[in-house]
Amino acid sequence: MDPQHVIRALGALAQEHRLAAFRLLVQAGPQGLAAGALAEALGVAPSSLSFHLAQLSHAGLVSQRREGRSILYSADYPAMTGLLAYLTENCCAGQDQCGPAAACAPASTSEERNVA
Amino acid sequence: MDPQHVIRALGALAQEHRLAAFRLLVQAGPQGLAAGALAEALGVAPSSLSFHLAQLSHAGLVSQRREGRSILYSADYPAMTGLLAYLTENCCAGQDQCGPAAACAPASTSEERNVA
DNA sequence: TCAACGATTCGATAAATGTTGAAATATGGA
DNA sequence: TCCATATTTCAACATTTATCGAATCGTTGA
Repeated sequence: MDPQHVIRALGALAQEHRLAAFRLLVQAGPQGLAAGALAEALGVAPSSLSFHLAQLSHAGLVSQRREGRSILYSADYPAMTGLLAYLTENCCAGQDQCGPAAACAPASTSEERNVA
Repeated sequence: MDPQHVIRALGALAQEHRLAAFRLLVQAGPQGLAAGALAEALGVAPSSLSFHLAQLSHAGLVSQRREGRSILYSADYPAMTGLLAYLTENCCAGQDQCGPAAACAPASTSEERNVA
């Protein structure tokens, strides 16, 4: 994982609404949530949230798919795991006593996902 | 760990020079590195680095102590561990299959440190 | 085809962030 | 005391980021 990518991911999470949105998506699982549902849950204008979701998407932390009129966003668990791994990579000066960051997999329907 | 604190920490790490500085400090261990040594290693103007170190310090990610003319900065491992814990807290919708983030302790002179 | 709905894109604007050089503060040694 | 070293603070500036409302783009169903 290259540093620029890590910085984008950290920057994407370092904002009140985006961190909250990401947490909701992580909890929502692979099915995800519609942009509108997120906007309402967070109390943010749709156009504002769209901007934030684009940031998260650009950082590779969320993915989107259309379903009817809605666009469903879902957390990208492998990306999250990769970010944690990078942060702990230097931990203990390379000696992996800390162990790698725990893999982050969705609780349900985990059978359809490969966390490489 | 409250969300505002988490955001400060993430924001502190979401910058090229600060992320690099923090990594160097994590690798340097509890003894830390002088501000000047960091500035030279990163190729950043001293006043610029001072600004960045203040951000990291305000986020609670590093601590400082004076030694002679130098000010030595060192990574705050418990803070790092707390940050990772927060990020994984929501993982798997609360079911801790992911396990908590691995504790991050310095490799050497670990006898003088309490990672609660 | 048309109207309603869900979401994004586009401008404009306000706020926060990063950089630099000069000046100020603190320490150590002659 | 005086000077050199190490670092921070300050002010100015350019850049990036966040917000909102209006306009636009897809999709659905009558």
